[in-house]
Amino acid sequence: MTITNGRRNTEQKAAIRSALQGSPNFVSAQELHATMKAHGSSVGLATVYRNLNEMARVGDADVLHVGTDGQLFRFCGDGHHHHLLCVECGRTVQVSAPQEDWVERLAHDEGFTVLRHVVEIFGVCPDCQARARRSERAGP
Amino acid sequence: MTITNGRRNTEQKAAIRSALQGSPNFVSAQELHATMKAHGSSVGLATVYRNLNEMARVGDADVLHVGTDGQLFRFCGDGHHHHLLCVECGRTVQVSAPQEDWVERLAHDEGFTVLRHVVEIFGVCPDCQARARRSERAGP
DNA sequence: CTGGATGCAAACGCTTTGCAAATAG
DNA sequence: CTATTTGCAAAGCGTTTGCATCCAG
Repeated sequence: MTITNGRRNTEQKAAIRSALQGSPNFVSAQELHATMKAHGSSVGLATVYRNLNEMARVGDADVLHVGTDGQLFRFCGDGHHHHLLCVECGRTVQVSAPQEDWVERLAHDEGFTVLRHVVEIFGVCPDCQARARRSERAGP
Repeated sequence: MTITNGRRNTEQKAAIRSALQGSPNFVSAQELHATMKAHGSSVGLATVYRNLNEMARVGDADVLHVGTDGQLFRFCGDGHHHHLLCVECGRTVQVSAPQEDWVERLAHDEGFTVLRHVVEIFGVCPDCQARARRSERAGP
């Protein structure tokens, strides 16, 4: 495996990092690539993947796997939080993570050293609930 | 999309369900298919996928996305719990989920209706920690 | 009987990789 | 100058799907 180990600073590396930072929500590698392209950058898709993977590896990015759309990346700021994800429209809402000592405690009981944890909460957002009720009234 | 809607009871459907129930940990569709094959069953891989997806859809199976290995399925019993996953050896440990009112509370604050939630805790298990220390002493 | 379910293989979409050219340090 | 990184295109891999056949109800 040829690993992108991030020792050299290239402009595409900076562009990718910057583009990811500019994305408030999770984005797929392809979306990010498309966005960058639309903004004039000519980075290759493979390079986007390589750098995103490297960022995820060193902890500069969070990765979320959901559905069959492949993995979604998000720049990993210092603030730790989780996401609500609407299964209808795909909208995500960031929520602050309350006391999560139980994660450490639970893992410690098993002798595990926690590297990271992901909480995915799947549900239906207010808008989609309303839409569901509306079409329900109209007729299934 | 042709949906397997589970209206008819076939023996492969039963076999798949049974095989999944027999797996204590999360298994990939391919692993399950291989296992079944090894035990004499001749179910097709596509059928395994179709049924696993259907079970996930109706809530009879949990799905976990991790790494690039595709999705992992587990029979969804009544007891709700989460998993510790060792990033070194892939071993998973079930842990009971303590008070998770915060999930509901958090979602409710945003108007979300919670369908399900997944907690993935990634870490290093005791064995791998020991192994790491050993090879560290031997020389990096 | 009849429509849902299966098996096979081909199609798909996301991701990775081999290799030559470009380039940071 | 040399090792890393990039771009391109092709390969890889898990998953889905079209279609003819099969079978549960």
